[in-house]
Amino acid sequence: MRVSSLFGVTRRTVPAEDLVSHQLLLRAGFLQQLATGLYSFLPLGWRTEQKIRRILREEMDAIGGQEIFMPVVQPADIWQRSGRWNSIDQVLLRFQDRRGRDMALALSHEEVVAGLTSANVSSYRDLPRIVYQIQTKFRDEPRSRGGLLRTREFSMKDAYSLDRDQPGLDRAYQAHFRAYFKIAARAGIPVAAVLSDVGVMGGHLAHEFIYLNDAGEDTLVFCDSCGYAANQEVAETKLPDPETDIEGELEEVETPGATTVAEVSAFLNVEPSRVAKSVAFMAELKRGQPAQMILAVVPGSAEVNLARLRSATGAVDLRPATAEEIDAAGGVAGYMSPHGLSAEAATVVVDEALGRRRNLVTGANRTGWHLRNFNVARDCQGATTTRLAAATTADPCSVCGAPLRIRRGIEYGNIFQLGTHYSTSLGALYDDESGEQSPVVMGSYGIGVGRLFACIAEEHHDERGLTLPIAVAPYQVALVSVGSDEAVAQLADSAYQEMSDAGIEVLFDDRNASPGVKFADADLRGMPLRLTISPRSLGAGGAEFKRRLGESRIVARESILSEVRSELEDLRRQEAEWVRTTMAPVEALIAQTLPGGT
RNA sequence: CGGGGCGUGGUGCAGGGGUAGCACGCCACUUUUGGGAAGUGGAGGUCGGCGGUUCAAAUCCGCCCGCCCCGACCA
Repeated sequence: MRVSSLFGVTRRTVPAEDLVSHQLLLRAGFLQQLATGLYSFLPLGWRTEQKIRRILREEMDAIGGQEIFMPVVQPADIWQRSGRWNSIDQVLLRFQDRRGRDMALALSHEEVVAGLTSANVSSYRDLPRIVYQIQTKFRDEPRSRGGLLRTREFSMKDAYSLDRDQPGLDRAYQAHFRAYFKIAARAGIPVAAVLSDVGVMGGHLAHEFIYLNDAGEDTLVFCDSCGYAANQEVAETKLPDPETDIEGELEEVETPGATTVAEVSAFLNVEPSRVAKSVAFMAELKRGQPAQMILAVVPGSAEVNLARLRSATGAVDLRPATAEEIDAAGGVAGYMSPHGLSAEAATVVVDEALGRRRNLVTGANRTGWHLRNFNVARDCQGATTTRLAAATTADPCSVCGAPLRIRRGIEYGNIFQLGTHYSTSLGALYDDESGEQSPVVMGSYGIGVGRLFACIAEEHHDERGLTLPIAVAPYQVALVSVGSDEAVAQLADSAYQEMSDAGIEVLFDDRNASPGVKFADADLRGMPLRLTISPRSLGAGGAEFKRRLGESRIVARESILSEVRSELEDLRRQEAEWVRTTMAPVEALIAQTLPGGT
């Protein structure tokens, strides 16, 4: 491709976006925004997207996946049969067709796969199978952000495994686990797998694949000692040993002006973890019912884990209570506690760690006062006690007791052991050897293609632009001609022809522009190898070779093609070596963390 | 949905009751060509929308819409 014919311009000015990698994708002419969470891919961006898709296809094919293609627009009845029509809120975009029939834009494809399975699988001989597609998903997110990190319309590689039993599902799950590491490695991003929430649709095992990056939306918990890794939403921590101190008498103590845990613990000289912090939420326990107050009580050193609170209470909608609502329930903001609240006013849920401790400090529900010697079992009867606090670095690992580490990350993929929910509700049954019918055991495995794209850009850029791996760069070579010298133009043209004929992907900057502009654009677009042909390079004997991340050297004009080939080969070898290194520990990780043996 | 910020040529911004401006980009010609060249000439905007105040609104007021960030949410 000649730059003089390329659709899509580069921009010198920096867009008003927060994420640097996204600024670069916009500036380099890879992407253009249509509206919040909706992006067009321009030719360069689309070429990279296609290369990512090729990696996805190769790795899915390698584990026996068969590519299919399912509709985005789907009738409501399959969603009603699976139960998701009612259990999913506005994220599922619904509309009616001209006949007034309820329809939805698919946010994933379990229902359709179950239906396909029902029609195409009838015997254990038809199992196992893996099908996958790369398809548009639409999720009407309350808030898109970070460019391609969270969009409303996006491409997903979604795969579905079909097995007769749990051991079969375990095998498929392992295969995807391995493939997801390989995909990230080939795309050039380091990745970690963490345990994740199985979601409201059941299933019993799920992992997220995380690119560690502070721009990420997810909070992850790691134990460096034993390798435990989990999303903070589900991270287990070791509970303190039950204390056996004598329960002191509950007493009010004056704490003027001390409304935060830090102030109270300093004023009364107690550890923040011994302050029972009460956080008031308003929850809809059933859709459409009036919200009622839930008081979550956690150690002052921790935050409430909303996922846990939601599952502990069954709340479908959860939001912080307003000052008026706290007031109406008889609480006093800043001095809030379960003490003195009626059972009707609020449902109280207490973190289990607090239940094991004795003689805590908590609010007195009276301005300027707190309570000493608060004991959950004695002073908070009727409360539910469960794990409620989000893991912190102060908590010991639940497995080995070592300190935990907390990092931010971007989830580019997740895998779920679904079980038989969808196959049962949509009639995907098979006959076993004895003719007995059972539901097909399903797994579901997703990778956000655009999100993977964003991770790649986030990992591979510098102050001048993108620095893309050869595996995903839109072109392999940026060819730059300098000046209007006839000999330069001739050699550049013939080199372009020769490389193109040899199947090498070249972006030839043939514009009548100054060298600075061409070099800056080449750097911005991030091609791994740059070839410059100029009066100076001709004087030195040929063309200048420069890797995007490397030094330049002169190559004789006769050997341009062979040198390009060997440079590209070397770059591929480096990336392959990186993939090998990255994959080396994965088998041990699978053996250690996944069910089903190897 | 709550909080904050912002909507003015293609891009990035300034202006803030009376002639709509700057930089980059774009077009033409000339001179240039190793890190975002120079000169000359030119094109391009109903100032997000609707309504109001006013002799007069990009500017003041009201409502709405859109975009970004934080939070909520995130199968």
